[in-house]
Amino acid sequence: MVALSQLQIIWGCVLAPTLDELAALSGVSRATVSRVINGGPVAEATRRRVIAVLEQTNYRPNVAARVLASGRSGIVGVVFHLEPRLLFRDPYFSLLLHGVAEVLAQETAGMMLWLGNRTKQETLDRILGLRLLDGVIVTADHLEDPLVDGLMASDFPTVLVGHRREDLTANYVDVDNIQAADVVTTHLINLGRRRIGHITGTRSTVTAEDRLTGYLRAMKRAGLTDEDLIADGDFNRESGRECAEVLVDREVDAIFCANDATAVGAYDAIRAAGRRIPDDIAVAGFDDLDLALDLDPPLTTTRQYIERQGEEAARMLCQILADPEGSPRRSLLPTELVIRQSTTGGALGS
Amino acid sequence: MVALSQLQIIWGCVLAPTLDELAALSGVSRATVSRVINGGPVAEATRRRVIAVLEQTNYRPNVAARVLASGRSGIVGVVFHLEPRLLFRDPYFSLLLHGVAEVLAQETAGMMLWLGNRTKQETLDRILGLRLLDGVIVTADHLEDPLVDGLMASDFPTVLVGHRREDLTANYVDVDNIQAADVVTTHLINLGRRRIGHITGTRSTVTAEDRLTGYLRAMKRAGLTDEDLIADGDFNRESGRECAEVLVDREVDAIFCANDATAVGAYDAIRAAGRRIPDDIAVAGFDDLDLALDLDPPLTTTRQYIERQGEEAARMLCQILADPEGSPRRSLLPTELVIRQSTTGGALGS
DNA sequence: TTGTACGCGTTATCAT
DNA sequence: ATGATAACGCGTACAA
Repeated sequence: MVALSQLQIIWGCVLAPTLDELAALSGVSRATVSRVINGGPVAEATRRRVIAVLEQTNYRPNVAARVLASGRSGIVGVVFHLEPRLLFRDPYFSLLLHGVAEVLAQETAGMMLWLGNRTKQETLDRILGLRLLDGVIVTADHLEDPLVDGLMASDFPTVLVGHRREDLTANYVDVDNIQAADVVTTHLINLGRRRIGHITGTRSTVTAEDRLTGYLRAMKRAGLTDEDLIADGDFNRESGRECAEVLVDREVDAIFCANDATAVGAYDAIRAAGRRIPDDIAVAGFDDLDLALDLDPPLTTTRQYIERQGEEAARMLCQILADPEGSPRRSLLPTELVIRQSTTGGALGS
Repeated sequence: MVALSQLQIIWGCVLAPTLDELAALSGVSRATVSRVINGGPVAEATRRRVIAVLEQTNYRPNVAARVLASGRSGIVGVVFHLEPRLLFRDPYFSLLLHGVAEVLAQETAGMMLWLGNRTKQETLDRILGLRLLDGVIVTADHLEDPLVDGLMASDFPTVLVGHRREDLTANYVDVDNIQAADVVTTHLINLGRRRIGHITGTRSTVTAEDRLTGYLRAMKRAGLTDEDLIADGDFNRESGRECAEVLVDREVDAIFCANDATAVGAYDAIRAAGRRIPDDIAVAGFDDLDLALDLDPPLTTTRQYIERQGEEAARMLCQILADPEGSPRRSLLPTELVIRQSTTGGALGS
């Protein structure tokens, strides 16, 4: 047992102390110090002695050594493997990341971020090859996704944000896009609209397909199905504008857009064509981003608590790491139709 | 030397091969395999034999073991330690991250992301305590910043994005905010504006102070200084609106906003007060985000190539890691005044 | 309850 | 040019 002053001199702030050094300071063996840190059986008296030293040195375990010995780092991966333009022009991923980071900051030692700068196959190789991460959170947007396939095939602890129907054993956080799209489409039908167009999201993504499915389900139920009312968009403003131009020409009286960014483009096109919202054409989006409220008129849309999905995914991964056994964990978070003037304003408003 | 088929059977895709196993397969020692991988002196014939095995097994070194032995992981930290609302409501950081990720993806094994979920002191402790990162890229916005102070005090390889004048030994990427603010203010003066207001950014940040300094310099030179024309904002739309309301009351004929988000708020307030842009009040922003072009009228602003700053910072860090010696590296990137109708449109336009 | 000793997979320093 | 062998710092059986 050495006095604090001496201890400061020995290590200062420069050299990080090791278990061996802490052991020497507390007069016990390295194994005992390790047990104190990791919660092994230690006599109360010695534990207190060790803890005192621990605090004085503000000891941090060497992650590399810990991984080598035990296989666990406390570090998790977060994979947003998407086109950069999609990743950064829509607040969706920022919100998701925010939620994830919030929870992980409390529960883990750190977060490695993987973006779409490499092929999915290469990203997969690296993540598994590193043998450093305890688990990953991955956005699973695409129908075809070798990265998700690879993770599912391995037994690497994984939580998906979004999922495909064939991911049977996956742990995931998702929302019911089909149901939500059905609800908003039905809302438009109930308002008396009949020629309801849909601008889809990127067609290779799960969310785009699901929202389309929900739209079709509601339209079919009302006997309104018409293939001409569907335009393939890309989840962004530009495609929203282009698709809306087409739909305006086809004389729709409402448009359900696959997300809010698309709806902004639809506003542009509808305005440019000299039509009024919602009097001539009602518009609905999806996400309920901040901008939905700023639009004129404010946008009817489906709120999906993106940040909370991130939090939930992070929490789920932590649970899996704490208790790897058990059946797949699944969390279907609620959505909420937020009705604003873009569908109910104007003369035709209900 | 073992045939490929046998090799597959031995490890399948499940177990990651180790140096020892590769050595056994190629009929050389572990040390030689290591030399092949890390570029040591190896006879050409044996090198080829080893490389063949390397490719067949798609071997990935164990990062933890490598760190323990050599101290280098190939992983760098990226620290955006800011209020979450600032971090995610302005595309600035997304663009920066994009640039950083692009370069790091090619040069390094990975990227750990640190956001403002903990105190700066704690973030600093963790980063240094991990002993896993080769270096960090840090946004250095604040005048008072224990995180940056701590990194400067240590000899940990660090690149700052933005810097303070007292960071004498720092490696940094920055733009000349003072000069850029001077230029835009002078632009307004040259247009004949006399009561030119300034909405500052968050006053504890370097960029806010520097842009204010540049504004004051230009105003002083023109003999126009007036303390009443300065309103303290917060780099966001809301504060832009509030500050612009005040400035409109004080009968400014122009407003230089500390960033584009602030300018959007200023537009709101000016419109609400029934004034025209730029006829009654000219407006200029800073950043040249996409939205600057979408505003009506399009916003005069200073373009600062944010993404390129991220790329440059990443490149600089890689250089430092490759060659730790040498004087501090500094990179002052150019800015460009982009003149649009928010200053030169309307009847008064030059 | 506590200590000893080995192993994790690599790099690096020696001999050879 | 190559091969032993010793670190690197930690966790953990096993022995005491």
